[in-house]
Amino acid sequence: MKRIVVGLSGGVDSSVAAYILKEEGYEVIGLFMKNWHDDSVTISDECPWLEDSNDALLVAQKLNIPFQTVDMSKEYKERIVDYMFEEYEAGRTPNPDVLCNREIKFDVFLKTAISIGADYVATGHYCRKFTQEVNGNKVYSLLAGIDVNKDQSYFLCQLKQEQLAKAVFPIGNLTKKEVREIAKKQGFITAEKKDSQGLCFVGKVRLPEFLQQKLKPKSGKIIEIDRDDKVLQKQINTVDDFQETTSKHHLKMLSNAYHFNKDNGIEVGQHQGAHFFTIGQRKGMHVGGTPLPLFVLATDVEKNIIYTGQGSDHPGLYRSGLYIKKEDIHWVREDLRMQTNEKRAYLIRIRYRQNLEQATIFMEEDGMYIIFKNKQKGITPGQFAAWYDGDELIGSGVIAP
RNA sequence: GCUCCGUUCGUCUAGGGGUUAGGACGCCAGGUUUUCAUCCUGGUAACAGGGGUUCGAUUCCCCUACGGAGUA
Repeated sequence: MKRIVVGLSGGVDSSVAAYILKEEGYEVIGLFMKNWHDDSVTISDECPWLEDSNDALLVAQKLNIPFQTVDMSKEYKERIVDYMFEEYEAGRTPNPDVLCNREIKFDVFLKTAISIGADYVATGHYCRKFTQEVNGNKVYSLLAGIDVNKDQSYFLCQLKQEQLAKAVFPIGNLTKKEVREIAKKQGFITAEKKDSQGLCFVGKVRLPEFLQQKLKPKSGKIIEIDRDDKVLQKQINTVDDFQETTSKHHLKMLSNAYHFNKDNGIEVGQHQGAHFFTIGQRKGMHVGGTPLPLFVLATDVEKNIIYTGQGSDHPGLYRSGLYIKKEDIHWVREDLRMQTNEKRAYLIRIRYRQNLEQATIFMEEDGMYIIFKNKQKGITPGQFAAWYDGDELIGSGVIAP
């Protein structure tokens, strides 16, 4: 009998995942990860992990499976929280939950599971795994969950083959509705529990306050950029003749971020630290009186300036492409890795729950250039771009500044 | 320092003797969302101050305080 460790989070999804594995005849062990202690930074008043671990315990009892709590807060702090601080400090916008899967759930946690004799680890992610043989080698595919609305494959976009090999996603073939129905039928305490939000393991936080543990506030200028600013004009002109040529120069022009300086616009207010803001953000600037809302177009943490534009359709919010440095490219499907000078069409998403967009990836010596069929809104350095072939996640990478 | 115009939610403004003083942006609160954001719904909040006229003034008139053009 195969032994499988399930990460019980105290939510419905992992509860049902454990139940399904039990039904399928695995020897199931439930492990609850406690990775965060400090509720002073979270918004909810309750003590979330205590209730969660209790719910997880109750579910384990109901299923009659062994249950244990493991504390990985040290690793979580070192690999996730510190990464967050570093990224924000550098002016990028990290995705800690993507890292959490790569570094915690499918690394520290996976190793712990293996050390207690597990053959696999299972989680309550809405995604599927598919195994096939290519040239005599096993190749694992990461597929989107059946429930397109809940698909969480994006969060696993940094997994390696070895990690995927040990992973099981029991609820990937179910919809959220079905999962809740199963939980209800089984009488799990988690059946009606609200979906968790915010940082995995930490919960909802007010980012600026959270970051101020480490990053000091300092006031700087908020600059408003006009819709027809010359910096934006440049790219528009480039796009027009893109059809004729795909030279390296054009790829760069299309995928570079806009670089404003303070003379491009006028000062409309003050902020308390450019690194607390992200591209596309609307709230938190305290600048009123404009006919249309102000959105962040770019931040400059060196000069501590944030550039904004009026209206959700401001051209500064849109770009045709993005660039990923060579060392930041990750292939889930290593066997599909692109060669230099190769170009390939994929579907790409640049944030969780965003539409998959048609794009062409141009592989160059220094990295990859992703050029979208339609301009994309809010392309943000530090976030992960993930490319899909149909519903299979093929690879991902960190968007470069 | 004589003459004319202006002062409305935090901001930009609509209105004009009886209005729940309207909107936008901001802010706040919910909702959606295992990142950050976005998005949706709702809420908060104002007639510069003092006198008149009037049944009634935020509106009309007269002063006081802060903002724009002319004569010695």
